[in-house]
Amino acid sequence: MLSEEEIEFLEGLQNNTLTVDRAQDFIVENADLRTTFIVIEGWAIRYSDLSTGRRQILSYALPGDILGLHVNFRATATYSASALTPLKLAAVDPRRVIEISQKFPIIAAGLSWCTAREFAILGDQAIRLGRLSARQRLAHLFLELWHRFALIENDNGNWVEIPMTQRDLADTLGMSLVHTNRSLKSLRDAGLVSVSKDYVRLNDVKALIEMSEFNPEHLTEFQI
Amino acid sequence: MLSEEEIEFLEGLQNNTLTVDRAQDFIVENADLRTTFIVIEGWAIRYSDLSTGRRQILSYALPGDILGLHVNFRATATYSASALTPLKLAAVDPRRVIEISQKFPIIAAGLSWCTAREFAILGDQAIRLGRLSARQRLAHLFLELWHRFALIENDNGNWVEIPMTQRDLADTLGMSLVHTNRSLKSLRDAGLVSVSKDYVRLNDVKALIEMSEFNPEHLTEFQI
DNA sequence: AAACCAGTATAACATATGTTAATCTCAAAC
DNA sequence: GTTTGAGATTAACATATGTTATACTGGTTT
Repeated sequence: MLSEEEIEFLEGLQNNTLTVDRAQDFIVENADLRTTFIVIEGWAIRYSDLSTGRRQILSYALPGDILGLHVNFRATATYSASALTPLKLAAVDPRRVIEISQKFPIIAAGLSWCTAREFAILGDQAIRLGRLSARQRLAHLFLELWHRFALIENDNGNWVEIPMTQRDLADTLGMSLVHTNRSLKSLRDAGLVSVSKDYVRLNDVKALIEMSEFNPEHLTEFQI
Repeated sequence: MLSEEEIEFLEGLQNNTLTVDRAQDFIVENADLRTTFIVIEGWAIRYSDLSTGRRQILSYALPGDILGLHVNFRATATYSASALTPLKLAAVDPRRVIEISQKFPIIAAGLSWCTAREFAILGDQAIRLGRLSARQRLAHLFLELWHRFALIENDNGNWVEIPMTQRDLADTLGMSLVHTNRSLKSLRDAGLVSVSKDYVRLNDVKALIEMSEFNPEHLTEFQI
């Protein structure tokens, strides 16, 4: 779909890669940010710390996702980001992003699509936090991740990788650790999901979509 | 700051304006969206409807704010938008947005800043919904609106315009109508805010910032 | 001026979720 | 092969928030 020249430029972006250890921050809220990051391998979280160890995870970044796309050449980060798993990133100068998207309209459209998508994902997060019950939040998040993986993997069956701890899940879904555990058990007991180390199996996707009011339309593939 | 030519183009965008009555939708979730809207006058809300009349308001759009900035020429809206007050909008073809931002790098940087800001505002909304108590949510939202108005008005004193009903506030903050009323009373009783029709007075901004863990850094002015 | 209606206010009660604390599991470290 | 510690599980209890219902307020319609 892309021309050779376009692909060459995109690959050129990956010249400057770095690895980040698990639990290590690579974007720090309120600090200077002059870099755009593309996730190549692993999971990252965007989050914000509140007082006394309280934390809100805002979103997950998976391979192919971009962090800091709208950094001008000087900006202050409005969130922190850290590696949930060992992470491989490409670090790109935001001026190069602009330059490339001006040269290649299709890439520009792709970036625009990325932005709209990230926006939709964060909107879904607000819906979860604002209007869903604990069980619904869990189901809704699993469905989001399952749909997102469906777009970057060949066949993921009914399994979703869940590398985060229940503490992380709780901080994502705005609930306590104990209640997260309770609600997860309740989903298990209802037969809706099966849980094993680092994976969750969605036993009845249709029922999960129904009970959590998930809208798959928010996560569709890029098309121009 | 901008050249004459730049200003001329920006004003050209306002050729195609429209007015929207209170409570009327102009973007409908899951429907086709081919237009970018700039708010010229009034308030809009972005929201999503759930089953049985439940609703989550995602954000407020004030004069100068842009909706649907990252619509490619064909897209499906992932949220609805409607007029909270009588509204005046500029409707812009997203292709023109791209064209103009390619011609004028400063405008492109401004749009990029708009996007980052909208993102930060939605992140703050997630923090409110996920990790703040009812009283904190109210205070935090008032502070957000107060700071945003401070950037577009000369002097707004300690007053914030609040054209929304308590039903709207409840749907913004993910709480019930009754509890919204209760918590608002509690803020009043504590002397932190004074409420009169369509306005709230922030009696002690510093205390409100402290008690709601508001971060003013997320809402700074555009600078290049 | 009576009737109406959207919005606000308050009370009484129900429940989902938070808190504290104790135990259990299992893989990594020594 | 013990020890250790992070993570998961469960119980008992506390509380913030939701629900239902009723009344109040003030502007608009007739």
